[in-house]
Amino acid sequence: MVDTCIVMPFKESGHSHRTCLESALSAAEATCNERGIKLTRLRRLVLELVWGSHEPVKAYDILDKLRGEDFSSAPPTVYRALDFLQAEGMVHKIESLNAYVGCARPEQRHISQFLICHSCGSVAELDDPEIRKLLARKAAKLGFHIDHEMIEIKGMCSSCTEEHQ
Amino acid sequence: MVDTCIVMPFKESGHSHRTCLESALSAAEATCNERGIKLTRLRRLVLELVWGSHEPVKAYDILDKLRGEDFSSAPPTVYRALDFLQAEGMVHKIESLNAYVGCARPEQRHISQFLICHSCGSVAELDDPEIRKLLARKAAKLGFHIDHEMIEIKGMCSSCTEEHQ
DNA sequence: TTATAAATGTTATATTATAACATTACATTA
DNA sequence: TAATGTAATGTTATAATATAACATTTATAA
Repeated sequence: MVDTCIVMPFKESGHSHRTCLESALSAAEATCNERGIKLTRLRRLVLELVWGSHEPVKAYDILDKLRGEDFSSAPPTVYRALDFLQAEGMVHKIESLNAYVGCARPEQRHISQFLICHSCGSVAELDDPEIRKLLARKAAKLGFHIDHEMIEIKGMCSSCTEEHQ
Repeated sequence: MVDTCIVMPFKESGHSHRTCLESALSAAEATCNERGIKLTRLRRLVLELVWGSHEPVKAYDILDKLRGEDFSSAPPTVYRALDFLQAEGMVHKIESLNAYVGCARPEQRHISQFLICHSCGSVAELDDPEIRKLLARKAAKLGFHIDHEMIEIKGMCSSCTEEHQ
């Protein structure tokens, strides 16, 4: 059995989101230090807001939450921070939702497969080598050279399935 | 070797787009007849405009092209037609581009995997059972029940790869 | 300390999409 | 065929998402 790598599982019942958030922030700090780039106060704040939940967060919702803080709440403020965070692997964009989720493992570049529960809205992230290899093989057969993969799978997570019988 | 189903290949060199378009339109007609729904003049026109090329087409570009015709060129006109065509499997939306491509096989519901060449902009569509099964297996292992899959793979197609050495 | 680059602010606008209600076309059947 | 209901389209307004372009501030390096 090949290792299915679960980068971020669906939120479990005993989940301490405070711990989860703190560990994401320290992973981001560490990664920035290692790369010689800066997690400025704005970027850190945006990252915290993205990590507010395990559900994808919209750019303009982040913007609204910036209003309380002493930052400009004009769109470029948040889009620039999101661009930085995306480029450094600290958040991922869910294209089918125009929304953003935090990534627990920015230090290690990876390919993501997202599972999105349209009942509770939460998202799990996989980095499954079997999926990656199969897609690479299929693409290669057509002479196609892959740069970037977007895999977003919508459905119902196990706990929502149980609730709805 | 399992059958990789290529719903739409990358445009080949001898490609007759006229034939390609005509066959797409008759497939759409046939499918509508079978389903007892109507391919109105507007819907047919939008479908033709989407099939103008093998590159994804933007809603507002379609709208511009409607200006010459005797239809309203307000956004709802094109979005409604696109919604209908999507619901009936005659076009697919490429989420990562906010753009639409025609589907050659509307009569048969399927799951798509898109390969998108960011050099020439053209798109190929697969419906690969191995990919489908692998994702289903991976999801099932997490107790996740799949409703819809979005798979969009960006890279360089074989002919562009050759051109760029 | 000054020059430079990086980050953020600001203003304006582009792009993508939908809501809500009005009108027209089409199909059914009394 | 007139009346009725439904589907399709028109119309107006606006929401939601994102970027361009230039100004200012902050951090860094020389």
